[in-house]
Amino acid sequence: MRPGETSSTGHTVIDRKPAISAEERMQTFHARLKERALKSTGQRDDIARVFFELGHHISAEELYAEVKKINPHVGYATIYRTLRLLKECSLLYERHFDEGQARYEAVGERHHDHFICEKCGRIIEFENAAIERMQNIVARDLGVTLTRHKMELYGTCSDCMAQRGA
Amino acid sequence: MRPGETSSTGHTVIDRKPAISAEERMQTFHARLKERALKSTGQRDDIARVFFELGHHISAEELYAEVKKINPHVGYATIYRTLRLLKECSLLYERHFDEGQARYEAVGERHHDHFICEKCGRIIEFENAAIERMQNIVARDLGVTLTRHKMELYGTCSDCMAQRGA
DNA sequence: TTCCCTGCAAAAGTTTTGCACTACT
DNA sequence: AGTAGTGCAAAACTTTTGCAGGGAA
Repeated sequence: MRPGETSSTGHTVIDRKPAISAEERMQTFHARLKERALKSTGQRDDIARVFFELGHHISAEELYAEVKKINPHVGYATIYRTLRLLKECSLLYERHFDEGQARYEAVGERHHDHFICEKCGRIIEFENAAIERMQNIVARDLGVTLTRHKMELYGTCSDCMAQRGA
Repeated sequence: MRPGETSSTGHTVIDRKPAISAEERMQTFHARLKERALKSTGQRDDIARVFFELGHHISAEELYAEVKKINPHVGYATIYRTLRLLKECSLLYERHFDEGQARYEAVGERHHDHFICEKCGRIIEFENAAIERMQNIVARDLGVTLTRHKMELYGTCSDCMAQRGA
């Protein structure tokens, strides 16, 4: 099954492509800064653009390395401060998979969950409406109000399974 | 709904009580140590007993404070080393909720998931067979093999909602 | 008697913060 | 000009490790 396809069950959607371009996200970022009377700076633009262009599930360390390539003067503190700012602007999510460090992901239109390959580290995003519905039923059974939820599957991806067989 | 009860959907089981006593767990611990030719020590016993008696979702910091009460001489390093040992003996799980620190939980008979109250920090365990089944279907759709999975719901528990209303 | 275990302190890894300086608006 | 932003280094926080001494088998 390829990205975007639907499975035989009609429920699981895999690695849906983002509908928003990096350029659009940058414009939103600038608008949010203006709303808050915060400043647009070269560093913030460099960091945000690299983040939006590189895509999902990047760590602060990886982002730092990438930003250094186009602006070697940027410090780690600014990376973290800009990540926090983007989070406060509702432009990124901070994820904590089972590693020491956080990973960051641009906010998209839809909720999705993650599969993480324990062999190669590959992360697959998927949506499954049935699971979303079940989570709401559980919340009702628990008598609680949900603000967010997370589901993570860990295991071996098809590539790594093929490799192991080879 | 009270702990152990089943919901109207017949699926969600909440805060099932552990069927294994702390004393039984200690015996298992000693057996596992013997198998591995590792030593039984006063510190290990103190830490393991406090852990098994205090129950689930304790942090290393909390465990350290509790163990200090009955054995003030114990160091942080021994806490962490014993937690690692208990994990290697398959006697505890290490969980990483959305906090800086890990939380530890005695291994039980059944898989369950967690709801975490963002107001008071309360953690509710629940089982839902339908969600378990859906996870396996998603894994099949993704073409991956699962080793483990995690589902966490975050929100406000009923107590905190009542309090807010009051 | 052997060598595993322990405590202490230091190190490691990630993220945050204090401070003087820089640069947006 | 005024204030928010930046880089650097140091601190904070959780967890791990080196080492010398102590204790279980």
